[in-house]
Amino acid sequence: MTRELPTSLLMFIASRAAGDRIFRAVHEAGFDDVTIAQSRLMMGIDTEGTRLSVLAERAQIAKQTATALVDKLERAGYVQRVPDPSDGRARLVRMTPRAEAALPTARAEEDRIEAEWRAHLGAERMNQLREALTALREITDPYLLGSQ
Amino acid sequence: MTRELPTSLLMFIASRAAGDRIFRAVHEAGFDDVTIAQSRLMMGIDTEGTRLSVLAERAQIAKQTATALVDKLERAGYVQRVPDPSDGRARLVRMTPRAEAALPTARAEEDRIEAEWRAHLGAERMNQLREALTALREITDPYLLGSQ
DNA sequence: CTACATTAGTTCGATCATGGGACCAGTCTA
DNA sequence: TAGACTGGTCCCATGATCGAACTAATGTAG
Repeated sequence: MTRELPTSLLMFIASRAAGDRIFRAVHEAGFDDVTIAQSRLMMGIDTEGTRLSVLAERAQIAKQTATALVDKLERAGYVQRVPDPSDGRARLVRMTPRAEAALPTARAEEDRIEAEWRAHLGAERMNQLREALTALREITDPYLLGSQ
Repeated sequence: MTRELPTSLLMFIASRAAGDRIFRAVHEAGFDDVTIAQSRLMMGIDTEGTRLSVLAERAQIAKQTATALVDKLERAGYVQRVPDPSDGRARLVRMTPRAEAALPTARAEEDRIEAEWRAHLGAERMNQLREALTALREITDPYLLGSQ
């Protein structure tokens, strides 16, 4: 008699599979010098640029870790640090054209996964799934929770 | 205009929140010398004991990584290696009483999360969610996929 | 306007996680 | 029995992670 798998573990399985695929697709497109931790950090960068401390908060890591990741991303030419005009202490982390060039690949793979899942579940169940997951963010997303 | 969050990311958010909570609960119960990677590995151990290579496969890590994790878990008294009677090369990784003592805490927190989610979504949507996630395993779970 | 507290970011140093490559000792097979 | 295969380990290099302490800029109370 096996214990039922927790819902969170079911989510982990699927999200990990998706993450791996996106990561592999980006690698195969030639951007093979980014790691998962680095790309997760990059996902938090807005188009105008984002402060390091905000990136750390979004990725749920310490500032020192974010510093180290940005260092490597900068050396690899994916991001650059520019002064923040509104605060002399701060700097904004911005994507370079190289990082922007990688985005379409990632998005395309995301879309492909999304389509496969929809095909497997059917439109109805897929919509219910997304709807339930979105509702769950209200009590699980630290970013949403922090800003309310 | 923001792009809709991918379904896999929605799953990541919730599963990460749950994982963090379970991890913290176990820590606060006194088992504060286990790391996340180590506990993920432990989750793959069956009651009779499990081979290291199987654990590595389940956790999707290399054998060397599993060796290192088991080393630490063994030193901390959570697991032990016993010879595998059916194969002289192999050894079985088994949980010690200490690890078993931590299980109820983890399960209790899991159940609590599960209950909170059910309360937030309602029974109907929660069931649909679990059902959809379970169906998705058919195309995303490397363990299921490998054994078919 | 000055002194003190706060904040953004960095550096140092320690520990854990991870996997490539090489290796040994059992096991299986032709 | 020889050679292929498999389970596991060791060595080693790299990445990720964070506590603690620090610098520089900003904000604030008096």
